[in-house]
Amino acid sequence: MVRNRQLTEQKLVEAVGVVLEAEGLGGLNASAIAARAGVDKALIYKYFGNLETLLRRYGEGADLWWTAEELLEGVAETGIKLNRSIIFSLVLVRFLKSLRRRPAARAILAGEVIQNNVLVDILAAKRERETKRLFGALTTLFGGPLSADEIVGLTSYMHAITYATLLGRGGGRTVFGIDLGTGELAWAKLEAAIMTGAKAQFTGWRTKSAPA
Amino acid sequence: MVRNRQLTEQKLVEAVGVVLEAEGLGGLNASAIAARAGVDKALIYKYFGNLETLLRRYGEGADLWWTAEELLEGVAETGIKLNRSIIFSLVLVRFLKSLRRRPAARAILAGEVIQNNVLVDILAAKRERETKRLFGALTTLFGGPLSADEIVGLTSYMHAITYATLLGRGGGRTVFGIDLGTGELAWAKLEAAIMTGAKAQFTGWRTKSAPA
DNA sequence: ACTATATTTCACTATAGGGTGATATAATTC
DNA sequence: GAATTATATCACCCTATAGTGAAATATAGT
Repeated sequence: MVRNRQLTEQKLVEAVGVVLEAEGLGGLNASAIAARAGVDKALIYKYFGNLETLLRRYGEGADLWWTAEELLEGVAETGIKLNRSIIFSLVLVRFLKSLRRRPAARAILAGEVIQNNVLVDILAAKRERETKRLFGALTTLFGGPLSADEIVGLTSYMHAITYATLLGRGGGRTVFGIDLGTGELAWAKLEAAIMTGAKAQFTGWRTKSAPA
Repeated sequence: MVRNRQLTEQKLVEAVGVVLEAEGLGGLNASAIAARAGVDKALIYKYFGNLETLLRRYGEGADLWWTAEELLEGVAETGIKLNRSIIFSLVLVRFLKSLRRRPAARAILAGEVIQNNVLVDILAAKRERETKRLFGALTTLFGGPLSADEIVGLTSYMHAITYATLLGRGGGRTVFGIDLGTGELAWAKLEAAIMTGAKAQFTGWRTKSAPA
């Protein structure tokens, strides 16, 4: 067998992501990671000291969470005069898509409510930072701060979407009356359902803050 | 020591609730339950066959979830003509309170997103049944079915509240910018925040469905 | 080719958890 | 009060997982 420490370390770090997505945070143990990487688990302790350090290395390098730019891409540049309602809805749909695209994030979020872990901490930090940046960017975009209603509403919908996504992860459980275990169509339905609700809410606000 | 099988079984069943609330679904193991009950863990297998049966016995007896009547208590009897917006807000606040009052429910909900378990199944069944009954009762109350917007909105807020409650369970994490680990005041703030958001949303709907 | 070193594997320890069979002891029956 | 039975404990098996030290082996330098 070829011997190359750097490559082996990399294989281990990558295996963390694979196991995490396949087995969830609960199944993320030294043996599983080493097996996936095709090396002996002793190497985890030789090269990283302990399991936690390996997880941290993975967590810091991986694309675990959205960025404010990702959710707002192209919004400022558009010539069309966008109203708040449309932007909020757009952000929420992109938020949902960003979770769909990141199985590792879903696995960690699921673990967050039940166990603490380096990855949970890392993701929480990224999330807090980007949420602040998102709200900052929206403030700039609107030329003034969001109202309390808007902040609570946006946060609520983000939580609802997150929770729905996590419940759907296991499969079998219905969310908004939709069984998310059954594939593409189900996700499209969930997206539509959330858009419907979000639009209704944001339209209500717009009506309040700028009654036609 | 006094010997009484019935009493011992009861002590074990009660210990399930105590351990669940103290340690969470993850810490709910035979040794911990037996220790809490003050008996040998072998008795779990002698009297219940296996751990799962003991958990089921607890889950079926315990007050794990709200009922439709609990969330709607007194609403139909009121002489005041209540509008949909007020009733929805009331239901959501009672929903939050019902979760606060049931630490065991929170512990199981937290476990739901990461592991399967008899208690998870039992709670899911109770939840599905009562949610249907709640929507049925609201339909009767309003003299007609809820709109799609209303169903999605109500469900969204319930999910948001649930998720917020679960994140608050661990402590340290902030929810809606509020640290729920710090006691009574924090919960009151969360309640107020949710009311604010919910009212804004439901007012929006009312405006749409019955524009003044 | 020989040696030194870095890389890797193997066999092991220790702890925790679900579960079981033999044994001890309290309560009941005669 | 002795024998029987129900109740409870103890010591154990088995599996999984974090972690370790000694031995094996590929690679690099000479």
